[in-house]
Amino acid sequence: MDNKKKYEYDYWRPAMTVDNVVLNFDGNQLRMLLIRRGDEPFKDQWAFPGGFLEENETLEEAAQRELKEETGINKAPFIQIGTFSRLDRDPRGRTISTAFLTLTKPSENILKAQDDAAEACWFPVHNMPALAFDHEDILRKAKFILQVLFHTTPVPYQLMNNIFTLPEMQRLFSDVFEHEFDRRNFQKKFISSGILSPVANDNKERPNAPIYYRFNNGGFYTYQKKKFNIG
Amino acid sequence: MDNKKKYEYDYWRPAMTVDNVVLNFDGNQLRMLLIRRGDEPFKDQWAFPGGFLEENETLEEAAQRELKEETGINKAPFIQIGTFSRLDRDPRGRTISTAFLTLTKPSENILKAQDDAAEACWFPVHNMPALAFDHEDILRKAKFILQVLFHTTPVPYQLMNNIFTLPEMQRLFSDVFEHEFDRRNFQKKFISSGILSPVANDNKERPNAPIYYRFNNGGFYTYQKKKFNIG
DNA sequence: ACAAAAGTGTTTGGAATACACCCATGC
DNA sequence: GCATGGGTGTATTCCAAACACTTTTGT
Repeated sequence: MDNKKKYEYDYWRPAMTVDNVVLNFDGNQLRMLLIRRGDEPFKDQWAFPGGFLEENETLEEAAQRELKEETGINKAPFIQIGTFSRLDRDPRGRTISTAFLTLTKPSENILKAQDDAAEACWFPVHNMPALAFDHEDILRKAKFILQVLFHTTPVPYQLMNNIFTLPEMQRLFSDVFEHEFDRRNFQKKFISSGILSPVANDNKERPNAPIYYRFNNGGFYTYQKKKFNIG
Repeated sequence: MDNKKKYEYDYWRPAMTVDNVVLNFDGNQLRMLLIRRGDEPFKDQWAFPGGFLEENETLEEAAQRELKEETGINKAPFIQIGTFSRLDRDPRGRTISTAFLTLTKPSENILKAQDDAAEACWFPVHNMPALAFDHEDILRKAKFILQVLFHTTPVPYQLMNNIFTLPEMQRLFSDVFEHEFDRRNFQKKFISSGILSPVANDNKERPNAPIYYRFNNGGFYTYQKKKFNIG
């Protein structure tokens, strides 16, 4: 971190950065975390939080560190989205960035008070502002991967609290697949699948109160095994 | 490429490399291309072909260039597998590698005569030798992504000739999913899906001769649209 | 009163699964 | 003649899709 120190190599090397696509579902809308850039390039534009890789860390560790530094959220990234290397993606020079997807639960949406100039904000996935760098590319790929993950992994349950209602879950799926599902079929499908277990209704029974469910890990894997056979 | 020239940066940078997982299906087995390393580290061990990123190219372009240089195969990579950054993955120092998946057709399996010391060879995916570096990690992730691609994209048809038989296609699926499918159900599924069109039997009709099909792009997309609804 | 949100059940069609036999070829 | 590989059909089961009404709460 010494500004005077120079690093010298026999061959050209690119600068390596990481970016975080952080998801949060507030029970109503799926949202992504953006920060408003305080410096050039792209000053005042919105971007995914990220920064430069350091010498003693993997890309995954760098992503987690940068996220914590910039937003106070301390959560390991879930999966790689991809690595972006367009020659002109950063006007400062040749940088290559690996983007990660991080999933947070509603209870984890607390943003630390902005200590650096950067302003952080959640944006609904279907109402995103213009993004800096090639972050539109990252966004596109993130959305696609999210759909694949929703098909094949228990990712949805890492975006909701441990206890959730089916209408809530359906709103999450609608946001991810950009499609409105039939409420009755949606509920039937997931209840019959064995993926969800109803939670004993705490106390007062209001007739039409939403029923809470929790994710059933064992049920999920037997369900996936059945489903993941032929292509 | 001047050995004397030094590159100097204000901050530390990693060396960036690319690796290619090249697939070929010979009608019977799915195979991957490996080269035997001629130099340390991991001298004489098998590895995926790859090399260092250069200044004026994207990762995708570097992957294609390296593949051509090392094997004579000139084919653009199809998709990224991931970026691998373990601190100890290369004993020479800190390198980060992005791996790509490349699909070739049976007719494209000609390896150029080895002009560098490297020896290149196709290995059946289920009979791979020990690999150099962290290439076992790359292999694992490549196999997983291939399964996802087989579920959602026309990748299988980029691994077969334009005209193919259903038993051939079934062997390909068996290799990818490591599962034996029922021949009758497999055929029924794909014939009824509209993805495949039978090819007019050229001339002589032998009673039990295999029937040739070709991939039907339009049929594929209407099929996917139906299938890709709920999770 | 009315709109909004959540609960519930039935029917129908299509796809996945399971399963057996015939024909031709090569050894 | 036997093993191998390829073609074909039927019955069942399960899941997906379509579809309407009631209750409660809040305005």
